Amino acid sequence: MFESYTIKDIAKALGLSTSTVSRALNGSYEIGAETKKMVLEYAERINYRPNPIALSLKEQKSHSIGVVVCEVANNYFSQAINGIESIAYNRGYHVIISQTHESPAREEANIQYLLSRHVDGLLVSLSAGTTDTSQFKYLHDKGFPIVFFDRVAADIETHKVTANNFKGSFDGVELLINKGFTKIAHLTNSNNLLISRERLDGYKAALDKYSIPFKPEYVKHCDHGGMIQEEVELAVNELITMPNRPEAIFIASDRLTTSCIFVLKKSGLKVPNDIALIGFTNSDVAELFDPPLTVIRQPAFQMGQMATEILIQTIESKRPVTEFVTEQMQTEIILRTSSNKI
Amino acid sequence: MFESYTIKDIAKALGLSTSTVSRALNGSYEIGAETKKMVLEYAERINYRPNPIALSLKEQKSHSIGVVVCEVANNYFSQAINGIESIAYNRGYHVIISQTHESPAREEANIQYLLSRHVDGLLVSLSAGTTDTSQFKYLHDKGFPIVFFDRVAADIETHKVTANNFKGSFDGVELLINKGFTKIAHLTNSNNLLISRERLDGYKAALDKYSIPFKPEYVKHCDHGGMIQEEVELAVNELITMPNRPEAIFIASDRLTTSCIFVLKKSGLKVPNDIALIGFTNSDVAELFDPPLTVIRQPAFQMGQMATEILIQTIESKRPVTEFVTEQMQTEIILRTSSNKI
DNA sequence: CTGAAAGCGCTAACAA
DNA sequence: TTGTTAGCGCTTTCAG
Repeated sequence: MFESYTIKDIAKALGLSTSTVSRALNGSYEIGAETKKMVLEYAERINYRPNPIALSLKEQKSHSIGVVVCEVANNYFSQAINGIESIAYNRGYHVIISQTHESPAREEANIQYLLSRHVDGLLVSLSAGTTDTSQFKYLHDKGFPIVFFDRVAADIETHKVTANNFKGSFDGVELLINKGFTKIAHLTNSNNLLISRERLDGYKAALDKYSIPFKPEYVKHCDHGGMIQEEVELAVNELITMPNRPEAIFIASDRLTTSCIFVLKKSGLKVPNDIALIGFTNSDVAELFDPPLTVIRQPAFQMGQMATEILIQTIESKRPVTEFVTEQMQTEIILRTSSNKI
Repeated sequence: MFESYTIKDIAKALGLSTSTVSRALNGSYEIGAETKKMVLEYAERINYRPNPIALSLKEQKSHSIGVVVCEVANNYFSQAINGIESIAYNRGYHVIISQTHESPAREEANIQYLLSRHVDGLLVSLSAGTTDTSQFKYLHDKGFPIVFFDRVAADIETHKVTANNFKGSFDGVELLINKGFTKIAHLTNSNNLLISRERLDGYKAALDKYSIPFKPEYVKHCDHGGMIQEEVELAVNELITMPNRPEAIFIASDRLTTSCIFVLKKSGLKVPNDIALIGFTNSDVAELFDPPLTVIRQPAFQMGQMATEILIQTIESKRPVTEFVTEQMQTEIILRTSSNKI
């Protein structure tokens, strides 16, 4: 156990009461200038640090925020968490991270855990399996601060930070079309997720703009978002063994993108010669891939920061918050060779 | 603010005293069976959760552990953190992560922050810039629980969890030698780090075994561990523009490995035709690189778990711990094409 | 077997 | 301007 000084130690050493010390430390004005100086100097000298736990107990605030994501070892989320930490740290909050591994049951358990930890607010990106958001609705109705980011709940009116999924998707598919592809498949995450539906809409809209008929059999959902390799393998293999095989695949999720490349590699198909590729991913090494991967990138770090800003503002708001913002940030498309038409 | 039930609510509702309720909840035996049952049932019904903050204040324990790493967005560390979280979570601890970005000043500030947060112990992987470990020595001497992992302090006798860096390195270099290379350069992290020195020793030992003379000019240190791209660029360019250019590079750090490939790609040299490569990295996508990368992989997740186990054991030990363990785990070498002799 | 009361570190209302 | 005191939620002596 590591001892540290308390306000009481200071009071005793200086022959003051604890409240006087407290006031001096907190810069209250109803205090003698020299008393204050004396206290501050002494506190400085012994390197006094207030006990955040005592403060929390007093204020009924834990100064911690809970983060719920599917997986930390995911380019997008690790970057988002970086953004979250950067803001939280500066504002005196610490973050407790929990992972759902795309399971609604774990999601619920994690929320319970975080609440039992008395977090002051929640930063949530839904699991791919979540269909029932009543848990969040309940909390939100009770006035508990929640900000959704990336994978938001469609049916709850609260703060949301998302990327412009429709446009990101539209741009990606349009790029493939402009390269000369018309047989474009779409590999995506669970339809439970709003982002999947938005990206599917973007895909359809781009096809539509160029009068390319939409083929439902070209769309494959992986309900576990690339976590289960077999699922991806099945989906991709269905795609590449079709009689009318697609010439390009547009992939709508970070994890799926790398998983898909693994499957293609295993199948022996060459990218982009046999099949072209473009995918959502925040990988920093997509350029080093064989071939370098054309990607749609989300501003993960900034999204994390933004969501955290909004959450802390909500937590610290004096009056109950009734106006909810939705921030939409732009994606970026990085052209490399995987999307080339040979 | 999100209200939740307290022991007082239960006491009032049941017409008991708070101490009785407390005893019932904690399974104390000096309590009436039916009183106990009544309390437990009621607590269950209202979904009572003890307030961890109050507990912390009482026990003088925060139930949190501080983690100090250079960077979260690093394959090795993100996996290690995963391991850390997995254990901590189950044992009722939460983790506060802080990043040094390889700067000793930030490292010191982070430690101060974590201490002010009253963490119960520290999991530390030193920054590349750290030369002065007196801060840790001081804490350790005071009996504060610290476990170093991966980048350990050579001069402090405390718990340590490392990979077998010497052997990992030796095996990697030996592999290159067996492929037929003799002109093998070594790109590595700051010499401040014990892991760098151990890996350098492994490199030398392998050369020595095959009677290949050691050339100091073949060893390049990047003191910021690949964080500063220019530094890596400089080092790699020096290597590839030497009169007697090396035919292979052995890279001793995760971040440096990818950075180095970026530089080589930019330079136009082909791997492995012009220069072969083998590197320490925990990337999950090294197989997708062009060419697929031969890697030395550390058991990051397990190292994180192990370090956390040891730390929590130390924290919860009744008597002061005076025996310190050093756990050494084995690396794994994964052979792919980047190390081929053409 | 149960209750009253003190105390963990801190702040703030109230007194002086 | 400073001190006294109560209280945040909980555990734990000490009495009863």
